[in-house]
Amino acid sequence: MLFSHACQYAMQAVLYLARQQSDSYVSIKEIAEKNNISFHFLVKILQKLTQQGILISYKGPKGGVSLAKPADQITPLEIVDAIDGLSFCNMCILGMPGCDEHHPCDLHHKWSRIREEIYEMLSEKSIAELID
Amino acid sequence: MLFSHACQYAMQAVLYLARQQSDSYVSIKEIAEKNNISFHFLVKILQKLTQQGILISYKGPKGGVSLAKPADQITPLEIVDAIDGLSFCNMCILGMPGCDEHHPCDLHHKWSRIREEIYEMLSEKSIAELID
DNA sequence: ATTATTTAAGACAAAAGACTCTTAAATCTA
DNA sequence: TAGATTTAAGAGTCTTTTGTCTTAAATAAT
Repeated sequence: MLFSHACQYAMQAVLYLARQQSDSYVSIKEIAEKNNISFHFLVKILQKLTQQGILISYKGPKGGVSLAKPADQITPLEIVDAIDGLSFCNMCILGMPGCDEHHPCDLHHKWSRIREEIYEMLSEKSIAELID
Repeated sequence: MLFSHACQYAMQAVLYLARQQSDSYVSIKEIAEKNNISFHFLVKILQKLTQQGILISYKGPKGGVSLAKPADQITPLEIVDAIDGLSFCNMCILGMPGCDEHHPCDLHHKWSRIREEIYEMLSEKSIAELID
């Protein structure tokens, strides 16, 4: 699996938020229920996104979370970075310790190209473009 | 991370075996030391490959493991299948429950193409071709 | 036969990932 | 002000992955 469950949930939540019409806060409970995600687990994940400046949160009744910036200025890459980190960008697919451009493993070049495509998939389109 | 550590170790071990000139058995201890893999852990992993018919093993002094068939008849895909399984081939990258060709998630099509390239990377070249 | 070497098998432990629960703090409504 | 709602924070649990250890079985060499 490329991304952790936490990371997948984070992306689902942000896509859900971006699909909401109004700019008001959406409760994490609603996001969890509509996306079949464990509520308490999602709370922790979205806290990270809030700390990273991707979401803003508000306590109390009518509180919840919302996107910290317009959906056309957020990419999935930011979310992956916030939750899983971007280490997949420079990790050898065979886990070879010294593998790099100068000492490539047997799958290095092929994997490099695929890795770039994954990076592209995560960065070429904003959340706003993805939900169209 | 796309593949588990166990799966990465398995591929490293098979590539190491394929690089050996002679057809005699190579001890798991040697494979572990030369590839910086925990010996006991590697034993368990290679046992699986033996059970799957990818390796053959022999006990006692001068024993060890060797490829069960010529290296040009083994692909990395078989090894991944034996250790991690091939579920990545039909898993939604966002973990969306109902995601498929008819109900695609927002990254589905892009990910489908990348997934096919990963499949190709693992199946187009045999272990023998990879070590050239 | 005895001993050393090597895989087989399974129990065990440590770490990480995936949740769960409780208490506190903020804020709205009445 | 009191009560209800919602996020914040952190401890706790369960499962999977990773790694270790021990004992048994096979086999070669002496």
